[in-house]
Amino acid sequence: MPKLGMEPIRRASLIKATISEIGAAGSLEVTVSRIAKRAGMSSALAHHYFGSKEAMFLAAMRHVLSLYSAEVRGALAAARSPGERAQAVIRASFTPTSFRREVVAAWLNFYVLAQSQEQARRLLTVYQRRLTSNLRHALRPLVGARAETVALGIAAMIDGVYLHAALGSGSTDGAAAAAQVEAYLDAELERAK
Amino acid sequence: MPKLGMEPIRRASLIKATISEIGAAGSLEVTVSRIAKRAGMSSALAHHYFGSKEAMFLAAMRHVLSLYSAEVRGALAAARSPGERAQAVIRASFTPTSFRREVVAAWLNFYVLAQSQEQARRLLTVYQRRLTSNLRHALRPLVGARAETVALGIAAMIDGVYLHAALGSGSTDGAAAAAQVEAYLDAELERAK
Amino acid sequence: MPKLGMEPIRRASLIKATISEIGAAGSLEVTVSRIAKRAGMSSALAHHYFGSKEAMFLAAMRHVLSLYSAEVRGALAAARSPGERAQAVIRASFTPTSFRREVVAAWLNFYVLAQSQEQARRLLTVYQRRLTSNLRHALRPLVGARAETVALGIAAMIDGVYLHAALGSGSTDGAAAAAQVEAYLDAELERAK
Amino acid sequence: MPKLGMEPIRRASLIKATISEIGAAGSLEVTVSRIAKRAGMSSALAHHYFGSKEAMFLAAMRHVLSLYSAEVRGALAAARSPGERAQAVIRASFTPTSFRREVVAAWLNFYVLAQSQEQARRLLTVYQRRLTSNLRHALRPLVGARAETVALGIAAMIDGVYLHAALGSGSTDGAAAAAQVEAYLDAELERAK
DNA sequence: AATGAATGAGGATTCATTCAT
DNA sequence: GATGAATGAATCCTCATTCAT
Repeated sequence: MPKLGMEPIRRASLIKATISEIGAAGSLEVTVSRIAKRAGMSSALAHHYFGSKEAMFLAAMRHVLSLYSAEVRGALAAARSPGERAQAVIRASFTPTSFRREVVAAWLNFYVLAQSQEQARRLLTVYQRRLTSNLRHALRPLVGARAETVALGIAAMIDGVYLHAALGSGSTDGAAAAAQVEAYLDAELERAK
Repeated sequence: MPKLGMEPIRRASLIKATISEIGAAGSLEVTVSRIAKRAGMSSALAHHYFGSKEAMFLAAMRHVLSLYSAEVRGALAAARSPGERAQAVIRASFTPTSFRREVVAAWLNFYVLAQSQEQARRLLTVYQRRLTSNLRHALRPLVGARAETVALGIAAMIDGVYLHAALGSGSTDGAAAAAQVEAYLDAELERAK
Repeated sequence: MPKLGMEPIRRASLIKATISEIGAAGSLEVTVSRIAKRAGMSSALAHHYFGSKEAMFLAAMRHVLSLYSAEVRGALAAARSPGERAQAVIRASFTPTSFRREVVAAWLNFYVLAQSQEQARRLLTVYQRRLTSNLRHALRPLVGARAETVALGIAAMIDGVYLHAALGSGSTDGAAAAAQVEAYLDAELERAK
Repeated sequence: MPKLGMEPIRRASLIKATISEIGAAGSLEVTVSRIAKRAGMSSALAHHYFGSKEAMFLAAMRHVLSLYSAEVRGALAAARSPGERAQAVIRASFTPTSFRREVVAAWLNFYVLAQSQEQARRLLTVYQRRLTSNLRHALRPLVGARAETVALGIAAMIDGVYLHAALGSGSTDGAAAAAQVEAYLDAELERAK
């Protein structure tokens, strides 16, 4: 029963299913058929909407990245001081929106995808640049010349915590993860005092 | 021109080729044929020696991990103080042995492999535990109760830097990478003084 | 030129081709590709419909066995006396439906398949039980307590004649084959008189 | 430690191993490597002795067939009357020499081999001819003109019992099997009286 | 819009067989 | 005599993708 305006719904279902499948498989070796089945449609239709498996992966990446960006933007908007801004970026990174087993696994795989897919690499690079930029701006008034180094360090630690979460079999505790990164931030702030 | 005692030679060639091939492809989707060809033999022989592609991947992982372990062990042996020990672990992580484009790419893919391969997960878990343990012991006399948090933070940052290096198109500058992580160590040490 | 509702047609083609191919090769070492080609399709499609070579073999077995069963059922329905019933079972076994070079060869191979395939073994066991049961019921009023032995003997002889037919290079003459088995039946009936 | 005069020992080991492997696998799809390993040598040596897998199969067949022939010859030599001679052939067929699970399974597979291997077919044909001939000669004085039919019937039943034994999961009881076939013989003798 | 039908391309794995030692 | 080394050729099976309906 084909309906009008199904396209956005179908696409969203497919994107969600893509992330779930990648998360479940723990790798990009998921078939279009499985994704389509999870999304409740035929693989032919999935191709109709996205053209290729690659395009589906990219769309899923964009989705994950944009959710994360929105989270960060929201947190930054509520921050009232440089210190809060830095904290906001860190905490937004470990919100259940992104810091969920499934998404973490997908995230890791997107890094892998970026190894061979120029567009994926670009997407990830943009996200990283934005993240570091946000951190740098927040840190400048706090640690001065060390801002660059600290921003890069925090960015690296965030991704490292994701990596470890992907490996860990324990629950992904966002608060603990955030605290872990904030420890670095605190150390630098303390030192700068 | 068959010779005797080829097994260790062939296995070593295959392991090296596996790492190179994964590094070049940026993913685990490399064929046994390609690996074998790069190692100068038929895919049948590769199977003869390893039994399966999976086993080859695992052997390659073990190789990378053991090279890294040796590097760390060596660096620790030369350290004369807790501070030097912590520094040794960090610097050993960014030695050209492990911190080379090819190996970094393989490393990332081993994390992916660990998502679906129990043995790979175990291997990686062991490596992480050892790394954190080394850091904790070195840090305890320096930062006391904060040792656990700082050890985990540094471990995460090390892997995060690897992740970023895997993405980066620039050269993988080990010294800069190590300095990046040492910045966190220094901040904590300063604070603890 | 894809059409709808091809599945039953394709499956039937494949089953037929499987039997032919096994018959022609005289062994189960036939490739899915050859079977598929004979059935006029790609091997991928064959896998699509049956999932595996094993499943195709099993389906072919079921087909042969069910054709045979139908033949026996039909013959039994027309029989008017115990004697005719016993005769019916024997003659139905050598009708061109089953007693054709190709099918005889496949039959033999299904016995081999049953050595390593539990489901195949079950299929064959069921067929044998049914055959013996039919014979026993028909024989009871005729030879009394000897019914069991005679039923088993006739069943064995039927399969033995098949085996010899599989070997023979001569034509498979159903009437002669049936007569051969009926000789035993007659001897027992004569004796029981 | 190569020794002189090893050839016949090696060959015998290989033949025995071939039969065992075929019996264990329930099919001809056994590898030369497995056979060689069971015989305690390398597959290369197996090839050295037999030249090919096919030749090994043939040798195994000849071995089985000649053991059986010897058994029949021995039994016939001890028989004192036509009746005893017919009985001897039947009983010799179900002696543990041939009527063992392993050998029965191999036997069945030799019939399959005969479908595609001219030499195997010839071997089996010769054995059948000899068997029928023995039976015919023994039966002539007992059932006159019916000798041909009865001989063929008994021969078929013998092979049929083997076939059923190959399928059966129960123990292969030689005495019961022989009795089964003798039932037919008895019926014909009774009738001829 | 939606899907069943269909396939080409490819990949892991197995194996009989050969050969140098 | 004996074997480890080595491979070409197969074979099953999977999958992204296309197409007619």
